[in-house]
Amino acid sequence: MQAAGSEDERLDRAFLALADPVRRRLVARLSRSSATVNELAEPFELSKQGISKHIQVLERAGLLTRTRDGQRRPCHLAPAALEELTAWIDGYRLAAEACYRRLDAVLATMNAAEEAKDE
Amino acid sequence: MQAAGSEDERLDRAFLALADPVRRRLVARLSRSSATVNELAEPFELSKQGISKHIQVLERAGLLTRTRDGQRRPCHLAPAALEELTAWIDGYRLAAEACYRRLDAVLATMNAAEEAKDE
DNA sequence: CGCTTTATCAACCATTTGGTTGACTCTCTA
DNA sequence: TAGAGAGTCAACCAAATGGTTGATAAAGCG
Repeated sequence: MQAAGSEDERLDRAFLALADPVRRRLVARLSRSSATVNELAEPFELSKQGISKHIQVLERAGLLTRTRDGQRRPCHLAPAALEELTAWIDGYRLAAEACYRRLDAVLATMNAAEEAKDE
Repeated sequence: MQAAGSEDERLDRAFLALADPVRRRLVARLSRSSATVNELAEPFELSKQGISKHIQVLERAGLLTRTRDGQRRPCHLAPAALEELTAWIDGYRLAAEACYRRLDAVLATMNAAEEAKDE
């Protein structure tokens, strides 16, 4: 299952969700195991409502899913959504690195030509 | 060279910088080659000042660097900063996937025990 | 049925973001 | 030196974030 909206909107929400140290700590915690809101809120000095809001941000971004277990609503990290982000970043990172390698090759060629001329 | 501040602050700025479709388009454009502010602004309907602000956000996040070339101030993508982001995400994504695999193994064991009991 | 636990909703407030316009700096060039 | 081009700074505004508190729902327990 995937968060709603266009790719742009999904990436907006996902990157925005990660642009906060509290939410990143929540992701880190959930990468070890699923957890409830109260369990997630415990290490923080924020109110439970505040944590609940952060969790909703992560959920709207598709970075976590929630199930029902009696009174509890455990949160589970969604690795596929994280993978979509790394795929986006890596596409452009690799393109840029390739671009710089081409530039280096051109500069090397020019230097070689320059030295040849000096001889 | 790396953006200033703690790791948290750097990740805040970097993820926030990517949480905007305009800035992601700038990153995509710069992954093909370096470019000036005017070149970057051309495909957008925003004012040049608006684009300049977006570029400053990316620069403060360490995602691009700028050089001086006469009147121009070309922008260059910084692949190392992008790599830091994918490394952060992948660390937790892989942990979560490993966690789910362990859970699957436990559930499989329980199912096997259950079926053995039913016989 | 009442009480506790878990969690969300609603209203509110301070701060930040994203956009504009206008004035300004800096650099090259005629 | 005067002017044009590239880009930034400053002030302003509308909208969204991040946090709070108080009231509310929904599920389990005595």
